[in-house]
Amino acid sequence: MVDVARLANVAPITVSRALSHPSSVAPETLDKIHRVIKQLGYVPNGPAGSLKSQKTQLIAAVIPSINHLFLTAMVQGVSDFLSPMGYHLMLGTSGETLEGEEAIVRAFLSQRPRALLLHNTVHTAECVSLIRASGIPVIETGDLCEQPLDTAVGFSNFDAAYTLTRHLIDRGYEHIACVYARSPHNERTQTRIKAYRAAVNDAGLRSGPDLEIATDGDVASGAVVLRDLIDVRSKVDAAVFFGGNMALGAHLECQKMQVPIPGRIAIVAFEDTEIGAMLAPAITALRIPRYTIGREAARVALTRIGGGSPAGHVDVGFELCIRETS
Amino acid sequence: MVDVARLANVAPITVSRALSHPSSVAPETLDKIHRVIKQLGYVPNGPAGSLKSQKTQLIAAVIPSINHLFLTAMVQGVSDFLSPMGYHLMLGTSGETLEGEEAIVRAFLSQRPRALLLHNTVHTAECVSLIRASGIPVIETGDLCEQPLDTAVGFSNFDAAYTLTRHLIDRGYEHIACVYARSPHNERTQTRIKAYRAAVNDAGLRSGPDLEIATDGDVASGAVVLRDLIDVRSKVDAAVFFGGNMALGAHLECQKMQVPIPGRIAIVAFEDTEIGAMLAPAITALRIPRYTIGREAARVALTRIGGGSPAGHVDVGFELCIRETS
DNA sequence: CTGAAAGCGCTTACAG
DNA sequence: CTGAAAGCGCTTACAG
Repeated sequence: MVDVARLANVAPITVSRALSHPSSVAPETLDKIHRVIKQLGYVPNGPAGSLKSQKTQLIAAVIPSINHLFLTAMVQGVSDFLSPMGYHLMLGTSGETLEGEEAIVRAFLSQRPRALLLHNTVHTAECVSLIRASGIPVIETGDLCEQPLDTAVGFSNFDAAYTLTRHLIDRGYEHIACVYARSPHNERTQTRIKAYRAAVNDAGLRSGPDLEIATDGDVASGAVVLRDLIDVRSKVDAAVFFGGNMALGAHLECQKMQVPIPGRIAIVAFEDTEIGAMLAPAITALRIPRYTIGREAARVALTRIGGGSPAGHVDVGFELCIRETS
Repeated sequence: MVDVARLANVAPITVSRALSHPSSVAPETLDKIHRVIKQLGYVPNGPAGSLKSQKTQLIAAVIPSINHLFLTAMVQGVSDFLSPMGYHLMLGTSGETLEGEEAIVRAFLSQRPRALLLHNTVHTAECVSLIRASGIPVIETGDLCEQPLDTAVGFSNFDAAYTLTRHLIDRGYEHIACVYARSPHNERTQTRIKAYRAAVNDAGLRSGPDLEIATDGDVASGAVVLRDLIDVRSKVDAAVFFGGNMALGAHLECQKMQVPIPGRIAIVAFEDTEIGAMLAPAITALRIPRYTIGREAARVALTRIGGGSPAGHVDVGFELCIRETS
């Protein structure tokens, strides 16, 4: 910047202004400075500027895993909103554990991000106090929890899972199983299971451990579970899959076993997938506006940075897409 | 840091050393400092430290889109390798255009990342000169190009596409179409198409514009293309899909139309998917070690930061998984 | 093993 | 509209 200033015959502070508040610099001066910048290939040192202003251009986001289409749709929304506003996304994963989250939050906070996005609503006490001490806004996107640290953006996992289960009940199914991806620290899954139980019990139907099946979240696991439902737990006439990929595996297994859907067993998935909608029969699922969650989370974050007050929560809702498997 | 130093009765520089080079500090001093740090909830200011040392902890990665399972598997590999080493991932998207890449690279460079990962091997001249001027290592992961800026990590798109096409030829198919996602600036797709043509021509078969079909990359597009191949270009007896999701759509459409695979038409996909492998018949596809590409790219980046010389290129290879659709 | 001084490249706050 | 001075919170380089 000193070099630019010298060549442009101005003080360094004028170069700084030309970059940050161009309207306060005379047009000819601005022009001269920009020419010199181009000529020299000058790229401002962001961290140096941040030091005095105490304002970085970083937004930190922590998600359970990057390798997951539903999460990355959300991250895309975050990124698309932030980039044009001059902010940069720092992305990390918690590995789906509270300790992992705390570790990455601690590491990220030392970079002084302007806001923190967490796809999780349960945190270690230490993590909470770190965040509180940092003073930056936090947006939680995993679930619309009762008491967000600051602002929650998303949908209600309870309402969504209740709606999905209730749909099966309304269609007259009486022995409804729920299948979920094993993940001890995933509060969102726990919430969905509670909603499933509530819906079943509210309707006077039976719930029980034999109707709640933990497995891995992949396509192959869904296939294995489906076979078990047909061969062993043969009273089950409907299954709700809390994780879209498992439902795909169950669907494919039904075709292989020539088990009619929904004649022999109905299938519904928590998350809609392009493939699930194209299979025959097409899978009934919840459409969740993941991209919107990311975009709105980023929008709320920038509003909070700009001095806006916490929104409490922003509900993007969900939509039940009734198709052919129920 | 000054507060910590005062409470611990040491000079600030000793606190700095306790954090950065603990082995050069007396154990009792270290202990005392760590107690005060905990008591005060002190979190070091990373950007401030970076200013004097000229060393941030940031690694920047630019990918075409975040919302893509094949890319995010790679990013997961990058992230998993970087985090334990104390580096942070700054992630951005180019939107699949060279101008978008240049813009995000420029913005990222102002944050002074230690290395740059680009999932692309073609750049604007301005982008190249920006990168060169920055002096940081660049790892290109899109393709094993001839002349990487620094080091390329990945596989040869040409070899992979040639192998896939050659496989159909070896099986005796004679009218082979190729289907690709329209994306004018995607050099990787162009390379794959060239390889397809080379394989077909090398075998004395016919290539031509009527056998090369541009479409969108999603499942639905694959279905539309498949119907066109059966109804209109009815001589075609095999199709190679440069994009895994399109092949899934084509497969599902065959089932709906009761078109036998590979009896009436063979299908192969460039990228393997869990679903594709489970469909009946299972889709022949290339297994590409995406996660490994990310991990190795991160490893090479840190090696280069540490003073290692450019590796030229690191070939992770690919594997043809012959299944039932060919 | 510990410390005093200087400085990284910007921006703030004040002055004109 | 422009500038001189001070300082953000660390680390380097030197000294002991």
